[in-house]
Amino acid sequence: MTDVDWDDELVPDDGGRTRAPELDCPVEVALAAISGRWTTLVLRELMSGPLSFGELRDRLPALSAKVLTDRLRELEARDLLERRTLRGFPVRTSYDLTACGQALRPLLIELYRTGNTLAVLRQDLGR
Amino acid sequence: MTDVDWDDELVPDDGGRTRAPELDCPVEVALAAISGRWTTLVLRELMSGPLSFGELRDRLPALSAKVLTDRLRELEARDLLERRTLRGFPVRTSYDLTACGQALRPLLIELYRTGNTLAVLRQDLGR
DNA sequence: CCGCATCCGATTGGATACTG
DNA sequence: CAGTATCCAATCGGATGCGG
Repeated sequence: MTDVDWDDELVPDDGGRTRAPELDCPVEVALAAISGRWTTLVLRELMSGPLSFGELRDRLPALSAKVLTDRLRELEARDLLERRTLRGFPVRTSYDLTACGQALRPLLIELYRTGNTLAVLRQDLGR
Repeated sequence: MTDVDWDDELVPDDGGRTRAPELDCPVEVALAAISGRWTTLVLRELMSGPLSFGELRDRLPALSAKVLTDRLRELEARDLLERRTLRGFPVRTSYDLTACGQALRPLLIELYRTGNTLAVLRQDLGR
């Protein structure tokens, strides 16, 4: 019995030859990085430079403090951003994307492009 | 008070100027298309041509019938694939990506590429 | 100002057993 | 062969209120 015929474009090397969602598959790594509601929006805001907790809240007013904290901690744990507590009173905190975090920029652009393409194609279908 | 300074690369037009996860934002449209565990794997399998329910189960043995059905129905509802029931006994069903579904190929490739990049960058950090 | 603690309803993924 | 029907534990997102 021959094995599956892999598509070289979709699965260029062994890392993607999985039959289940393995944590070390590159696709799962990327999905994990942007997973969770609001995450891509937080990333978008930080792409142009570091922001404080309050500045992020100002830019995303409907995002609760709890969920924002969750997202920031997740991104920090994945080495996508760095948290810096600046001394003074009141306390200020700076969130800054790492090189890893900046590496997500092309993916965000591709998400936008793909979403637009889907919208256009669906329009052509009459929905 | 001036408004936010949008990054033209990340947010090329009004569709992305959102302060919350709106359903019609292109990024959210694309995220919705690939959302849910196993979804990218199902898409990967279908990218090279139509498959039956059983063929999908063979290729993704750890995926339960329920979740597979869920994913297929979701993708169908989003016009990403077409379901065709072929007469005969036993019944055969064919799942085939639409033009919309095929439009996700570049995104899957970008997910893979980005995931690999993250892995390499983290390796350089010693983790 | 920057969070954390708690609670809670809703959604999710998976296991198991059954049907046209 | 191709699903459906239940059930269930775990996770998630959001609201509210408190603390350093």
